[in-house]
Amino acid sequence: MEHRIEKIKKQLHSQSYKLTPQREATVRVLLENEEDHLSAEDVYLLVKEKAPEIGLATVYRTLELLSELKVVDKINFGDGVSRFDLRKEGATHFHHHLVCIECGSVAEIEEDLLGEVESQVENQWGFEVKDHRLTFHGICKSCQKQTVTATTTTHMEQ
Amino acid sequence: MEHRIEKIKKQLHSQSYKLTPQREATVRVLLENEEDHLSAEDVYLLVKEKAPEIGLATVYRTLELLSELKVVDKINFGDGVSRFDLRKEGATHFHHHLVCIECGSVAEIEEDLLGEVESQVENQWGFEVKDHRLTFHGICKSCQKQTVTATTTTHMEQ
DNA sequence: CTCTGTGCAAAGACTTTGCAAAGTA
DNA sequence: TACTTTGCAAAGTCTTTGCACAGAG
Repeated sequence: MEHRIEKIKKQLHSQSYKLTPQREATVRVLLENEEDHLSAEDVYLLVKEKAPEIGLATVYRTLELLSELKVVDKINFGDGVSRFDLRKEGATHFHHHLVCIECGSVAEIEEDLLGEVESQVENQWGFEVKDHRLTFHGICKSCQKQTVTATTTTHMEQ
Repeated sequence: MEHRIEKIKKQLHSQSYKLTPQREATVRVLLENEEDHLSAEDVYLLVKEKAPEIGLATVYRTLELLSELKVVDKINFGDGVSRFDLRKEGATHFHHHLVCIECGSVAEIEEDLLGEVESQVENQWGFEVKDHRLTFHGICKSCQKQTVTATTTTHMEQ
């Protein structure tokens, strides 16, 4: 944890940015909620617990800065809110997501999965792949169990 | 073209919706710009040429309706605007996109590519895949040619 | 006549920007 | 001092909603 903060601090410094208390608090929230795909608002509320005087604009600015530095990835599951996801240590590619259309849960897949597909795209379409976004929509394990007996009709948008 | 309008008309009727002139104009714009990934605003401006009296709200409502009927897919390339993409005839899966980070162009891939990956997700994670979104970010063919000699530094956000 | 659909304007949600004040090297 | 960062409030952008009116069956 401290080690990852240090690393981010160095990344900031290397571009002449500072790791201010507000930025550090923001990064800590992201580290403590790595699995959660927080929206800017979510981050703001959590950061406020550590640093009550922080402004929402600062959180937005910090998240944007971290995006530029590729410390976090900005993602969008189609609900009109940007979400922010910390890059894993040493991750070479952007991880994938499984969004459950029943309960809205979001799981992550770290495995690459796309290696072959990417070379196919490069060879067949002449497109030089730099990054990707892959999201599966479907029914998660626990909702499958429930749906066997129940006749749920709850759905999520998009 | 007329045949596809007819089909959509039937789909609407089957759910007790009508294909009003405004809705038809909207569908026609989508059909005529199938490759273009139009935003709601784009669609609005184009529909206005055919039906100047239409309101922006109607376009939004129509696009949402068409999304629900799965006539169009709502996508988001991370620029804060929803874009709308007509489903291809008989398409069983959502097609993929190649977004060029130099020039912003968006190309489509109709090939499935993910069949194997999906079964892997189903088997290994117990997640029942219903749909997917796959977007590659990178450099398109024509930008690659240019960048060989030029030292372009133009970038697109996210 | 009844119910659906429309246009307009207003409201809403999310995000960005301007600016003076505060902090840092 | 010179430069970066912050908080607040205001403005911006995209989208949805409320409502009276028009239209189809």
